[in-house]
Amino acid sequence: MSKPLLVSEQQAEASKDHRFGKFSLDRIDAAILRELSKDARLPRAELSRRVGLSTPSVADRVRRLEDVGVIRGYHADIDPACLGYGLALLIRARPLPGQMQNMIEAIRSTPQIVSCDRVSGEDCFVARAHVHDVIEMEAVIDRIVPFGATNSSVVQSSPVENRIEQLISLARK
Amino acid sequence: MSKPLLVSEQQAEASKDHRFGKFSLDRIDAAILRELSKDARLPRAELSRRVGLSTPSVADRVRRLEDVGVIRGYHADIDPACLGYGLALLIRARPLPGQMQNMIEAIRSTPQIVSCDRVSGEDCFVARAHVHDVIEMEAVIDRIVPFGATNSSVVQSSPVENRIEQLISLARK
DNA sequence: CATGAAACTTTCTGTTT
DNA sequence: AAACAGAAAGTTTCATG
Repeated sequence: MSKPLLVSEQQAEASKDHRFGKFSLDRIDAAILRELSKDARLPRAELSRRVGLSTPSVADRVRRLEDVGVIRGYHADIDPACLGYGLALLIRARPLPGQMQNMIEAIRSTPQIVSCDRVSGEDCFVARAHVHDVIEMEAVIDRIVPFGATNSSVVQSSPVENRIEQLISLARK
Repeated sequence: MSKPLLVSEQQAEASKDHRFGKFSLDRIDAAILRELSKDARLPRAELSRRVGLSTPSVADRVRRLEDVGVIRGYHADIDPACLGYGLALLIRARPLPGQMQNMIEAIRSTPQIVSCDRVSGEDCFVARAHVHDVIEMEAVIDRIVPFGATNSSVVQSSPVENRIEQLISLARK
């Protein structure tokens, strides 16, 4: 049978669920992250009620989460369709030999491309673009085409959308 | 030479840059969207200074943008790497005949998958997942595999990240 | 759309455990 | 070191013009 824990050890055990390199997250931090990922403008007062802590304590924790980089920022979620962008595209691209930098430059300088990942495997890049119509779709693709092979798809629906809060409960280490 | 505009016509001309189905956006709305997509927690007072309007007017406009759906919400941007998720994946998947619904269900019920688009063309789905290690990577892929062909890539870097504010200036109609 | 007053929230200070 | 309570500063909201 194991030796009983001191009160301070019990508290440490209960509060520090996860340890990372420079910081640790407990279940209250997790609750804060869940709430703020759902609503970034939630007032500190209401947030403190939900996580069961005083307002200054919650404010301190949020500041710390920002400082260590867990919270990278707060962004309004804009609907491109409401701005007239009727088509969302996924563009996979593979640069020709020696055209890697030119392709990256073409992708970066195309404002309709809102995100792009470089990935392992056959396709080098997977980019997401929003365009008003097929005319603009062609114009976007034609900016990439000179530098390699591309494969464009139109987004028909999104079965899962922006669900990062699911990760918070699963976090470990 | 064209007939001079009435004051009311001039104002309409100057303020209604874009017309959509049910609403119109002028350059001040665009400026508000740009600011809030960069920082959702920007105080209305500071926002009103930046767009050159009084605080109540800006508050009204923001409320309207929320009501018509241009602003879908406000979210904290959480860094999965800081939660211990060392690997980001893009998983392309194509269901076997008759397995479409099962594959959608498998994707929806996998919490490591944070977003998924159904697209035209050869691959039906493109999903994004965050996992702690290759063990968890295999577990995620194995949830999809029974229902079709998959092609997984590891995200190595992201040349373009979350750049939706670029769309605001280009919006038209 | 702007001004000014009231209500609320955030932040700061000091204090406690 | 972390959390709390109260006071001060700022912001949002609501009335009115």
